[in-house]
Amino acid sequence: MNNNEVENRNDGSGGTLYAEIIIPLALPQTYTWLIPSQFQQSAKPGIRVEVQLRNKRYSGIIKKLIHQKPNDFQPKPILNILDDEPLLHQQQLQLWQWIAEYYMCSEGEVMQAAMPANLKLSSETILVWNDEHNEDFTNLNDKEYIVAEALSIKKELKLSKVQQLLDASYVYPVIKKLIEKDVCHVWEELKEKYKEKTETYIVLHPQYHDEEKLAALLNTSTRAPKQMELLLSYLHLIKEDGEVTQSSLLKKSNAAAAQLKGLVDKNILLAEKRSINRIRSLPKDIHIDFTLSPAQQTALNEINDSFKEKNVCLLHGATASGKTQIYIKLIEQYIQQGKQVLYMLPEIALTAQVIRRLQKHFGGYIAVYHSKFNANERVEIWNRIKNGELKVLLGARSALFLPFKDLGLIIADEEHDASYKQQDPAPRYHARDTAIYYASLFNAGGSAKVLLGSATPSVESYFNAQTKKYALVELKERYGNAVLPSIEIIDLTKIASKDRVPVSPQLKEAIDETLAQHKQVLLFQNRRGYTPYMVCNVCGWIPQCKNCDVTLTYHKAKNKMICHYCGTEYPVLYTCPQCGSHDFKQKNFGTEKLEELVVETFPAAKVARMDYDTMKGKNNHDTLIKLFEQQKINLLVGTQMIVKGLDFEHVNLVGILDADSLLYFADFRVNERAFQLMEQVSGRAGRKDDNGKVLIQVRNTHHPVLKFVKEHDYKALYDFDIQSRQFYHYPPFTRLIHFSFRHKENHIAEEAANIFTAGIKKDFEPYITGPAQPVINRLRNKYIWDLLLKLPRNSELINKCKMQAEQQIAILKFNKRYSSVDIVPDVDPV
DNA sequence: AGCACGCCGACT
DNA sequence: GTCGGCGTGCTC
Repeated sequence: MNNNEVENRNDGSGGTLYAEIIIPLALPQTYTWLIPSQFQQSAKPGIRVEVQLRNKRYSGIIKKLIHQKPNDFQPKPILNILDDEPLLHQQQLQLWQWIAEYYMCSEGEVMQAAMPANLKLSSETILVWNDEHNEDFTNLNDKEYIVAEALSIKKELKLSKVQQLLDASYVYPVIKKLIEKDVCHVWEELKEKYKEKTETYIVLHPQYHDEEKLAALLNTSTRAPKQMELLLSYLHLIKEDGEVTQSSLLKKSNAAAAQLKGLVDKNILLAEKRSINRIRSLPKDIHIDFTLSPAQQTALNEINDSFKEKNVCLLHGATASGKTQIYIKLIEQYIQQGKQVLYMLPEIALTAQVIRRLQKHFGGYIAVYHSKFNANERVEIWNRIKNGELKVLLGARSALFLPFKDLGLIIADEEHDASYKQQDPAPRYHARDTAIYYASLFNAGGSAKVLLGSATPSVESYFNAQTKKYALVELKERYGNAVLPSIEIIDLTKIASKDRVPVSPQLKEAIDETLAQHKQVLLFQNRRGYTPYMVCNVCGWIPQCKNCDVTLTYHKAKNKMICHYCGTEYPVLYTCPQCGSHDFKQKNFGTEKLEELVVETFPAAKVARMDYDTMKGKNNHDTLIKLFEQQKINLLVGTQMIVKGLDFEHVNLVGILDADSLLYFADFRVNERAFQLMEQVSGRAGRKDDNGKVLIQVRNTHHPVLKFVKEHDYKALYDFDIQSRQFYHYPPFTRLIHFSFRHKENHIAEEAANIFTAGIKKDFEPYITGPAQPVINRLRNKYIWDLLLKLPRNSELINKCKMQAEQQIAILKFNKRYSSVDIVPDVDPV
């Protein structure tokens, strides 16, 4: 059937229907397909359809139906409808559109991030042997022959198999020739990837539900005693459990599969395949086995009161003030109203410990969604959130995309955490800010509510609370008898040069003392690897990455120098390529060297390290935390990974090895970041009855942030920082949009950035900073030029700016000279 | 993201 | 001369 026939037939039946369809690819726009009449009944927004795009087939999502024929092209018909009902509710489609517009990306990119992999399908090319072809391969060349021979045996070959046979990724010319020579044809197969999990259940044939017949059966058959034994254990099991799976029956009766097969063959027992849930369901009970302290109860009441007037509330609670217990009480309320709750945490804080704790309280009401789940499990969670069966979802930022049906509350715990912002790839969304928009789409009861929680709120959120845009609830006292740790500053400049080692004498003494009391120690160093860089002691030459403008870090365990930006590994140099000297000096130290040093200095301690390099394995993180909890480790060295939301009961000492490295970043958020990091690390100390201690090693002892950390005074940090934010026109007083121009030729990237800037200068000149080369001006062989816009908080102006930016990008893409420049917009960058 | 087309260097 | 590398353009 060609397009004209489809159209003619549709014309007779009440107008032609088209649909705007989102494809899970980073395409710049959505495309329109025609809905043939046989599909018109079932085509609805949110339904997946099979469409052809060039040579491939994809599962796209209908964004909206259109009754008007596009005037500049002839849409192609969709090939199939893949779902009986929409895969998402209208709120999710609205959310996708908002993210695409706000964060300047395409809806395809949002879809890519939003949907579980097994709901996004793309076709696989399959070569099908042509039966009419006689096996005369004389007119084929070598490559064609290899494929044809394999095909004549297998009859079908996947594209990947062909690539494997020919040991090449580009195989289309060969396939084209084979088609021309009638050896085969190709077929694009779009396969559903999600598979239901089934389990075989054993049931008694209905005729034996009659007791007499069953008794007769048990009495007669003596010829197969083993089978009778098995039947008896089945009857016993079914009485106890209500239902019996094949595997449990065989296991409990100690019978062989053959005996069961005998009974099934005789039609006494029946084997039934049933689909089951992969996510094991605990009973749907709520167990709240604690009561809130008076301070917590007051906070909870204040939160509830604030939600009567405002949709967003910031809960500022000291570390270990028991925020989680407040969340749990709040979640309980929403479950009882029949509403759904999304509880977001930074990915790294989603440990087995936290999950177990929530499951203890909410059993089968709660599900978890994060990167460790496999593709099929994610689809099941998706569906059970969509139909409202699951009430509480604990997840990282991507959980925001789940198709909640009736969302009542979103909790964004550790709201200050930078990992709520997705960096790469697009959509570069901030999950905290997006959550606030998402909540507003559930307007059945006004709006869903958002609770932001942190011991060290982001300056932006605290500002919104100060200006009454959000409600603010403060929880000052630590839970139980816990006291905030005392903080001591160690002045590194006052240490004799012979003692200038990573662990100062004062810190060493404190560690010895703590270990002697059988308490635990955390040492924090924000650099991984062994030595951050090496220098030739003669000429000063420093090893650098070939692809990036970055010095290489030496990793001792691997005995390699590694670029921390692109990951390239280099052999260790013993000879300076510039002057031929063999004398290299290692500068600075990372966690790897610190660990080595600590093992030497404290031979009795059980030491472990937690950083990107040691946490690569799937369960390494959880395992290490467990070991630490059980005190099988008493000295833990790590990067900021050790900071995230863990209850370390027996930690009495925290050492921050090099605070200067935190205080001197060229970023307007340095103060905030340094405070958050130090305060959060400190929060690990002395969570229970003991009084914890934090030692901060630093050269610049007069940095104001240190004073705030010392006094645990968030408010002072905020007051200090908010002034400079205002003075230098940074958020929360402005909105930032960052554009990055990347190209392998430096001057091409520069020119593109300049043309773009000139294009928006007329209306936005006062807000433009740059374009300029960043400190690291080349990554992965591409030169970078950056442009920063600091726009007034005026949504009309911001939208106008985004529009003009899109226009300038289009102009650059249209110009051949600049069409290959990567232009990366980042709205609200962190 | 694919995938086709077209332009250029290095091989029989 | 041709094979095959990759840069460029397009997808309803």
